[in-house]
Amino acid sequence: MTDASTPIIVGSDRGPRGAGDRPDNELLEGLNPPQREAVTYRGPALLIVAGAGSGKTSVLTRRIASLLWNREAWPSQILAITFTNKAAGEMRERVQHLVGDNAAQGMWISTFHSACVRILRREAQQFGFTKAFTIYDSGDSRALIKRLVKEHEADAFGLTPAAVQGKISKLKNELADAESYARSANMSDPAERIFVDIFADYQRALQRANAFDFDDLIAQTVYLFRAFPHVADVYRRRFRHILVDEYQDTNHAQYALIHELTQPLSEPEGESYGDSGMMIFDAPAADTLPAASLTVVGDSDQSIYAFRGADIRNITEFERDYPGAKVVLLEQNYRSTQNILSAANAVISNNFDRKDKKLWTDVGAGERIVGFTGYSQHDEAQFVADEIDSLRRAGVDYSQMAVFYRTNSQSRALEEIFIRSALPYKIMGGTKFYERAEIKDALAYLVAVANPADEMAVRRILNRPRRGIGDVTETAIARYAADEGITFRDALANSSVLGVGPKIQAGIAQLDAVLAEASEHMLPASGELAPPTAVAEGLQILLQKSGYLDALRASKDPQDEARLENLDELVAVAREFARNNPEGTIIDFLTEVALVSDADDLEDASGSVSLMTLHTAKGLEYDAVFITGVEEDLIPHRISAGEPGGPQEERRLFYVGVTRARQRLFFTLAMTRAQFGEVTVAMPSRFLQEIPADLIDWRQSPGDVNSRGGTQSRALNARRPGGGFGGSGFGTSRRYGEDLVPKSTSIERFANRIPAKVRDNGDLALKPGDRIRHDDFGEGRVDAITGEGAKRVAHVRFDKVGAKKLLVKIAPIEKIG
DNA sequence: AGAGTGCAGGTTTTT
DNA sequence: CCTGCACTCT
Repeated sequence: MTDASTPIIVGSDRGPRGAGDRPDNELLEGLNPPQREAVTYRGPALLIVAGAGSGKTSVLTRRIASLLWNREAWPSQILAITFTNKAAGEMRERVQHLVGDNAAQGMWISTFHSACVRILRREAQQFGFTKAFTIYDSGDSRALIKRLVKEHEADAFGLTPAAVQGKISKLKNELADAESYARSANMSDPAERIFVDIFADYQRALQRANAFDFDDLIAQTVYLFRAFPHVADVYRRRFRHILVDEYQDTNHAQYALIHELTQPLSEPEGESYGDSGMMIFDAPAADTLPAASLTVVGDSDQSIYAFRGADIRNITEFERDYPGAKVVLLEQNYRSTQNILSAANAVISNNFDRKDKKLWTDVGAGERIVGFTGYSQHDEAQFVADEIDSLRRAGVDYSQMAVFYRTNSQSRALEEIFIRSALPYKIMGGTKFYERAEIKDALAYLVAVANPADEMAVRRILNRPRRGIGDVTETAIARYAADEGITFRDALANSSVLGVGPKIQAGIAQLDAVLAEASEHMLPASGELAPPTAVAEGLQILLQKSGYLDALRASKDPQDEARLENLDELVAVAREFARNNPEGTIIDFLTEVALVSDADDLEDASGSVSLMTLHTAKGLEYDAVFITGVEEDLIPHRISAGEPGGPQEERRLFYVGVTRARQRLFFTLAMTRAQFGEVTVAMPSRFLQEIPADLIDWRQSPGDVNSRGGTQSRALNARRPGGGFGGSGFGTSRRYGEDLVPKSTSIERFANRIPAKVRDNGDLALKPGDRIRHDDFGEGRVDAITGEGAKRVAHVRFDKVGAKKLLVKIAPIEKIG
């Protein structure tokens, strides 16, 4: 837009532009006909079926911009839901870019969770919470559930904390509570009865702590709307245009929330809000207020969150739920080359029960997909590192490359090789900064200040740093609090009557004083605004005066230095927060911290290769993409095999990965993979067979690695710089001669045919003392045989390279003599 | 109360 | 393999 600063003047009849302007023309520039339709259609309900890379974000932002430009909506009447905070930030930026900063003021663009927190903070007092409520992350609720499972001795009935937590989460996503579940469950089963008890206790504990867990944020908002129609009406009046991205991954609770918001008013406007009667006289056109308009965007082929309750039917049955809904299909892809799209189409077409949809592009075939099979996961990682290196030399920026994997544990091998190769990389979501113990401790201090009702937080910091407070003292405090009818937090103020030793008394009194001082700093008395820096300063007061930092500094544990650094970083985060939110309170800070997700901290990834799970990759795109571990039992994951719809969801996940790539796509796998310290044999993923052979250029196909006398492992090559064997492990110089590395080979030989069988020595009989010959290591003598069946391992002392462990079943070995 | 040792168990994906 | 946990000892 040419004039980004033009504000919409509230209260003026005229728009920001003269009548002769045709802003829509600008907004529609460069869009294809269906995209235009998606921007300009007006009606109660619109479903945009947007294939991968079809420009849906662009369409969504322009649709919002067009509503604002045409004066069809005030910014405050718009509610846009995205999947991550990062996506929300980007969408806000793009809308601002289109209509100007001021014209975008007041829009709600956020995740479901953030939007619900905002609503709940405003309305909490309506149903027994305060606006200072805490948000429990999965770790917090697991800790609570663990305690309850113990109390109820539920483990005797096979109820593990993890199982209970999963079940509660699932039920909440279905909007069930303990009571409604009890009605449908088989209550003659004692395990069920105990589960119901735990569920009910858990919910009571949350209420008492003035806390919501993740699932509650949505479910309780729905409950609020249903129980208090006049509250729901406030938001129905306010949000006239609701837009939901990634609709295929919404669960039932989220669906219900949107449904509530798009209902007509429960009471004619102008009457009885808050029973004040204030609005009776100024409500023209009152009862004609129609339901809000709803726009949803999604692609059922990219639904990958069924495991956490996402219901694909929300999108497939949209037309039934919203009769008269308009449907627009976006099939033209603006991201990837045709080869990549052909592979994606080929794979996804194996899912039955889906509407046929084919992505297409007019940018041309592009490069072929590159395939590589490593001997081990390190071998695989080495290939990835080498290819990244040559892409970089060819001018591709590191930030435009990404490596995906199915499970987080796969990142380790990649990381090792990347460090050795001096490649800058960033692992998204792997680190879990906010799950570190010291960070959780620091946050618990803040929670203890912001929400003194949160007993879990106070208990957590009771003896951190060590104050000599153990179980006995903790129980004494709890009893005293119960006897006096005060909170656990307030009980700390009376340490002298607990009947504990003087040293412990002093410790409690000191904790109480620190919390009080920080409270004064961060929660100024009525009406006054805390300075923007209050949170960062309060945090420093807490960490300093509680002795937490001193304890770490005095520690001998080398890890504690890293902990100190992490706490420094947290303080820096608080400062940064103050900079971005001059009026942000401690509660705002805790909210932001509680709702950050893995995909949100992509910001500083510039200049680095991004490593992430396939799930985290959703919604992102890169010039070059590596999908690693393309093996059976990994993708599709073995656990998915037993779950209904599991393999299909895995296929969609793979599809999501493939469609992230713009120019270059790599599939890599390893023939053996070590997990739990054990080596297992991996089979190529079935998804590879679903891709037409001529799309993939196998640098080293699974057949090469398996067949006897085939290509030597790069990892093995790497071990012998200059020809000789380097001995144990990888050396620091991992150069290998170019001549040893098989570069591109003809498709005729290495077509995308996965051999039906891998190399298999069967039950090759070996016993200590036998001599064998190995394709790479030469001759040696068997020292011992361990393991069973397919995992039998031969411990061999080779004449030239020393001791090695080999998987008998697949190692390229034969018995001699 | 706290430190240290042994053991079992767990690794799918996450707001 | 590695971690987290429970139990024991000081």
